[in-house]
Amino acid sequence: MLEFAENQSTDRVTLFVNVILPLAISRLYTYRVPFELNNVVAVGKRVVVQFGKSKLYTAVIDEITTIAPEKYEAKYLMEVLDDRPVVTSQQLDFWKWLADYYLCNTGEVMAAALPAALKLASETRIMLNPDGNFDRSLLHDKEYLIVDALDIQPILSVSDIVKLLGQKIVMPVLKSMFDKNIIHISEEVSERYKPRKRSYIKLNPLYNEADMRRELFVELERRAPKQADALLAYLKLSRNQSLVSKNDLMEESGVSAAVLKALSEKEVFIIEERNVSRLYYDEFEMGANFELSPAQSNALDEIRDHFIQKDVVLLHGVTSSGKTELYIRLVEEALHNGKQVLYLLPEIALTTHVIERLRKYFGNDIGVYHSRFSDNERVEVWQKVLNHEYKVVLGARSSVFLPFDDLGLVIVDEEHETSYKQFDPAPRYNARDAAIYLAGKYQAKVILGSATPSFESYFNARTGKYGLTELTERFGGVSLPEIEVVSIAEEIKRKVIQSHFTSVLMTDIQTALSNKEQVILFQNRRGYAPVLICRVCAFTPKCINCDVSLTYHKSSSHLHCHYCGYKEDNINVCPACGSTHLEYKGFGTEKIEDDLQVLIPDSRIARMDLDTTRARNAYQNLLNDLEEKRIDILVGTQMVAKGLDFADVTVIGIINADSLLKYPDYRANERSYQMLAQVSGRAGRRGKQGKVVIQTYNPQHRVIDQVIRNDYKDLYLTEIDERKNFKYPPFYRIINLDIKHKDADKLYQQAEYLAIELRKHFGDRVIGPEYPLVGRIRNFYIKSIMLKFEKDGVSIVKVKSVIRDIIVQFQTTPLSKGCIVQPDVDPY
DNA sequence: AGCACGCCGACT
DNA sequence: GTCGGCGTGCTC
Repeated sequence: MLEFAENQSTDRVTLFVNVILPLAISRLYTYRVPFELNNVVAVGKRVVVQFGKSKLYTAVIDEITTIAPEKYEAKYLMEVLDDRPVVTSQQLDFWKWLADYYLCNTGEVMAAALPAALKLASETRIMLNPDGNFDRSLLHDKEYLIVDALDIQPILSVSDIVKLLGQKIVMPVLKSMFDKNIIHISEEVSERYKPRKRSYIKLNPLYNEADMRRELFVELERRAPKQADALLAYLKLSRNQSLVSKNDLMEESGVSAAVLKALSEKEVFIIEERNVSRLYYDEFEMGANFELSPAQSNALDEIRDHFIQKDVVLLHGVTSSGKTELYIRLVEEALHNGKQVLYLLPEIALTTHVIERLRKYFGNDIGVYHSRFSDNERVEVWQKVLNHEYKVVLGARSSVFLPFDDLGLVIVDEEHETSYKQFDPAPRYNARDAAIYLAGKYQAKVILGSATPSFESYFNARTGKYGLTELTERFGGVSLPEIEVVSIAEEIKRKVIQSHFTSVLMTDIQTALSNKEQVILFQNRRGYAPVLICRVCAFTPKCINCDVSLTYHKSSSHLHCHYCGYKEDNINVCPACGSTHLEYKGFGTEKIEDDLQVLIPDSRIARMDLDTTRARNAYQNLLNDLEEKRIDILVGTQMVAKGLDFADVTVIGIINADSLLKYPDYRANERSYQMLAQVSGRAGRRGKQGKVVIQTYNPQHRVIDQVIRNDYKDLYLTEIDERKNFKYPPFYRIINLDIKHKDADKLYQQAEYLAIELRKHFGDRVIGPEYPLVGRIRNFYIKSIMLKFEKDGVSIVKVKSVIRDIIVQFQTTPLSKGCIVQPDVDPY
């Protein structure tokens, strides 16, 4: 190895690497490569570097140069962590594109892209100095506290000290203690990824010969009967499996580990440790066959045709039209051509149900990647994609970051789902759009599938940028559910409504129950009542943080803020006037559940909302109960609109559709349509005819009308038409500046100032800051300024650099104090 | 992201 | 006076 290195011409050259650090910093940093690592460094490998005073970080090599930096002395990199790159150069390009497109730093993309176990950062550890001779009686209070704590727990972190002292700034104290030789301060990095090890037993090949084996057995039986048992058990197990694990053998034979150890010492057994995957699934059947319906076959042909000309096809298929079967066929084709496939699903849709279904066809070729996986599991998926062990990855939005190198097909199912967009930490990316870009890099084809496509995708399809394929009938000849709209006002007038349930809905529920079928009721609000009001003085309890009324939750007997999570005890007496006449206004899922139980006492009713699914496994338990028919009626919020697919749910009741018809933003109609269509789509899946009852005060509403007619095109066209004269843009790119501040007045000034600056460059493209209205999340008020860019030759690169400049310039003004500006990009 | 440095109000 | 909060700037 050493000789090899000496032969390399690079041996005596001084190399430098430019690395990406997983931090919100715009620049790359240059480190010097120690000579002995000259042949080890490579683009895409991870290195450990010291950055700043003491911290160690994992960085990724972006570039190797021989040019020494002029203005400073580069530090040496400390360690190269990988034998071969874990990040491909294609990925590095992708990271840079993403950072540019979504106005953030490459480091932030890296932080989002790498599984946590691949990006270790050092932790500062504080220990007592064993050689330190100090007089404890001379210590300050704080120093004494720290020394005391270290006596009990020898290693503490900085955050431990922060908690211990109850103050935010602890470094000066620690530093002075370090100077006085009382404590040690060190930086520790530990590899967080640990392969899972398992011990396997092998028989010494000597005993493969029958005579030898017989001799051994006789010998053992006489002197060590337990060992003979173990040998017998081994022989039995090895007949069916090539590798016998220690655990299996112990279980089969009933002997202890000590017996196996003795056999290993006698060199009868050879025990070896192997890394095993946490991801192995052995129950699957490959290539189960299914027939496509004529409609599906036509659609498949159409998609193939589109792919000749176009890279992206929007598959618009009504619920239960059998989109998944088409995906499976397309995946098979891609695999046949030796390509990799990325199959994106929204997080909530990644249920074991879906995963099992696909694993049935693709067996262990398929990898699954989502946030419920542990760190170690994610690293294993990452490595298996790198090694081409996985040809198909089924995953949530973050799987666009996996190290593909020969992608042939990308499927984005439920393309309209807003959960593809990451909101809070940068990069604020949309996985659907990122995936389309990624596919472009590999000349891969993209399928966007949805029953209710987003307007931007539908726009792209109708204007010819994407191919458009439609599936208008349900699979298996089942017709779409019958939708009945019931006027609540009318029922009130006729006095036939009971509580929140119209006579129509009640009849349908009763029919379903008598047929042993199930019902889902949709109410888009959790809790019991959203407003509590004093009838004497009109006092309403409000959140101390958010200034919104608190929702009464009967089950917990608390008043909750649905914005920030603040809660307080329920009140029986008005704190303002002392009156006991308190009225509950409005209603939520809890009240629907309660009232219905009174009306239909012998039905089994369950509730599915944030409150009932918070506990671990609660969501899955509810699904199981529904599947196994321990629930007759499920009352739920938006949560029931997605992913529920049960054959016996034949009736869907929308308690009050009006709450879905008035979203406060400019995509209101699109969202209303999506919610109504999705909820309705739960009725009569898997073969049974379903019925949907929509209760509303607005039976003539345009969106309801189009849900009934299942006519997306109409809604879309009227929407487009209206937006021509609308101050908010239709489907061009929007850059959004979210401006946050704790003080609403200051926020207003800041937003105004920024808008004026932006208008100097972009004129009337700048919208706001009047839209949206000031929102408030976790103590911060938020305002947005939008910039719309139509396809009129504006260089978005230039636009972004101007925006960056304006933000930087703004931050030098005194006005910017306490203000957080977050740029975001939306793809319309 | 940390961490240091420097400024400023509130306390022993 | 100085301690601790907070804003600002730098890290190869």
